[in-house]
Amino acid sequence: MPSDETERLGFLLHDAARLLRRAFEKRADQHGLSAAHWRLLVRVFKEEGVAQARLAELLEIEPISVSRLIDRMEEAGWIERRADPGDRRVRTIYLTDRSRAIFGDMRGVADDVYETALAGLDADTRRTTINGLKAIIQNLSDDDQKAAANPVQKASRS
Amino acid sequence: MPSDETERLGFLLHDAARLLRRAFEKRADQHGLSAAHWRLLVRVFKEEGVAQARLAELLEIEPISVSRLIDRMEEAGWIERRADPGDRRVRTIYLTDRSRAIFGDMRGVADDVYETALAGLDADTRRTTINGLKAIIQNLSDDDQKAAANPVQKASRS
DNA sequence: TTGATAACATAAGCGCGCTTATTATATACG
DNA sequence: CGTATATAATAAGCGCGCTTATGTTATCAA
Repeated sequence: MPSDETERLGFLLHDAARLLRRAFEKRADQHGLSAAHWRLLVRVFKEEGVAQARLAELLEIEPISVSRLIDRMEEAGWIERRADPGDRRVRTIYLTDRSRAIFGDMRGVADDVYETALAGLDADTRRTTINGLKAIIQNLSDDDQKAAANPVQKASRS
Repeated sequence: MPSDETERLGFLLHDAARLLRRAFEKRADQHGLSAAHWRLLVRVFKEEGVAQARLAELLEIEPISVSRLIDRMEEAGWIERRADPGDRRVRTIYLTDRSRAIFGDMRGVADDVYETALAGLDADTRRTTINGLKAIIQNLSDDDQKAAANPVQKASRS
């Protein structure tokens, strides 16, 4: 039980995430790439031609937020939208030469920032911290699903 | 070295922070209180009559962001601005009866969310994860200062 | 085949952070 | 004293998330 309110989990997670984003963007600024851009780019890199709706699932953000983000990224020349030949509702997303060219650099920037963040921690502490974060994500995702699955009462068999 | 880009520190921290905020706000919605409101309220609770500029320092956000946040919180009746008798530039911040009344409840909500997030982790893992977060914050704050202290070259003596 | 429902993308407008710029007041120096 | 500089708060406008609402296209059932 922490004596200081501001040293509790919520404050720590919020601050750590904010500082890491800030450190990343300071170094990525030379390329004009934001953290949100990078998160999306990583997904498209792994699965080029992915549909926007699928990106929304992967990034766990709302489809409208993906739409807006892609507007800006397309304008900046990071990605391009293409029609899906099999479904006229769908827009598929592809990298541009520009984003392909900087991908390696950006991964290096990310590595550098992570190393700065974890400086002075031994391998064991790093692993435990990473696993702790994964557990938190798992727990809260479960919590989310549970809440969504219980509008009032669960109806499993009809 | 993680094989999956999306299991690296930046993604994990971002996701964990976002999910925790979401879980908090889902439970705090009954009171109409956001996570940002709560963070500010905690500071004012510990130091009532604090000036906006000081709050910006404590929260590590920009004074203009504090100003806007306080606009909304004052409108919602969570806090009130008062003039500083000794300095007419300064606005000091006070809790309202309303926020005093729900403070205990909200602390309970926060406890509940933290417990959900850390479910299944033993005390040792929790401690290590918390300390890992503190170290990350420390490292990145140092990084920040170092960068700020080196505009081009340090001039220490005139 | 038609008519209802579902799924994809986007529009409008808001919260909460930001950068940059402005106004009012204090303070320090000549 | 008066002028320059620093500090407190705020304004304007943007990024990136959200909720709620709309139009278009697919799909499923009658």
